[in-house]
Amino acid sequence: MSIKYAILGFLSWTPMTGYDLKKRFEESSTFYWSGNNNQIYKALVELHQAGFVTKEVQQQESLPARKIYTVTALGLAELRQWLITPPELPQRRHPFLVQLAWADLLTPAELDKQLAQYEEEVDTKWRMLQVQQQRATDWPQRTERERHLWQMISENELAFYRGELAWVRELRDGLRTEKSHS
Amino acid sequence: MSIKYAILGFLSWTPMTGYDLKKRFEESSTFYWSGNNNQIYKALVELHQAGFVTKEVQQQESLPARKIYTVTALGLAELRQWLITPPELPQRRHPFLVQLAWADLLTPAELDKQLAQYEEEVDTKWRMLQVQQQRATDWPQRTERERHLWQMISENELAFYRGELAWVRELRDGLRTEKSHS
DNA sequence: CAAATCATGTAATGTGTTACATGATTCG
DNA sequence: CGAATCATGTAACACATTACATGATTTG
Repeated sequence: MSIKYAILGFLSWTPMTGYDLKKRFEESSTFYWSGNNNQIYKALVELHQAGFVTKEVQQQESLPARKIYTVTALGLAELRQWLITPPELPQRRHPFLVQLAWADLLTPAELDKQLAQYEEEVDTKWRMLQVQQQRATDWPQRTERERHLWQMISENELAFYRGELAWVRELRDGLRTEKSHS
Repeated sequence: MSIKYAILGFLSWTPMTGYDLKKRFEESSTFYWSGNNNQIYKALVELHQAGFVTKEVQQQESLPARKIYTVTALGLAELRQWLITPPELPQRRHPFLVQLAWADLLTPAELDKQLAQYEEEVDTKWRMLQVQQQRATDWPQRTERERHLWQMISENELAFYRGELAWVRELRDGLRTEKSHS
């Protein structure tokens, strides 16, 4: 999917500038784009050309003009249309599994060092997510159902990292046991 | 990471052609690249220029010449070097979660249809993986430890889809219950 | 007889990241 | 007084996918 629908989604809450959107993308890992200017500002231009958003320019002295984008009826229709397109399976890009695939070239100590570091990083990420999602709770959820959906989105992410943590621990245990057997 | 290390990894098992590699990438979801020519053939040229592989050309009548690539000592060293670089966290690109984020714009029926379809797709994918991984077992694992690692890589992937399945079922249940309460 | 397999490669396009550029104002 | 915030944008590059192109041989 392209970033455009995520932008339309945010604008369906309230009008925003590119800069506002950038911050939203940065704080959230659900909206997995890195929050880089290039994509956001380009997408906004295209959404505007397509008539999915309107633009209001606010001049400021000594700062670039703020450009406030508002979603149009057409844009909302486009968003709704996308919402009922068939769900995509998540992309799994898991470079660490690729490393593991050839990790038999490593000594047991080197391998366990990698695993320990992965465990550490997953754990850190999991803790960070919990904090971030506390904060994200005060985003303007409109209905009880929306609040519930957002909570389940959080839960999906947390569960993923919990799963990785359990998996890597099991793997380390397994390797220790095997070694002692041989 | 780039596809180059995955290629070096495969070549560390046995010399192969681009076409062989293409099939490997296609059958496996761990090696998440789509198995498209463009990347593989380009990467092979670069690996060759860098001295990480050697190339043996076998002429065939009425078919393009087979180019058999073999990893060099330098290439193996490069691979080993990469294996001990710090593990990356997996990228999570989960467009369905983005759809859900704005799914309050849908009717309950539309939303449940999307969820049902996602459940279906995850389930199908999970079953397919199980079959594929039966087949992949006869790849040339060299040691007991390597066999164990590959099994845990499989387990990581299966566990992921099991997790998604449990999650989406819980979400559907939750939405049903909420509706009946209001 | 149509489709898959073998085997190479190119072209076009889409998606995504990092770094660069400007420059005033506010906060620690 | 250095760093962060506000606010726009461009340039260069990396990574990925789909489709195009060729053309003989084997399989169902």
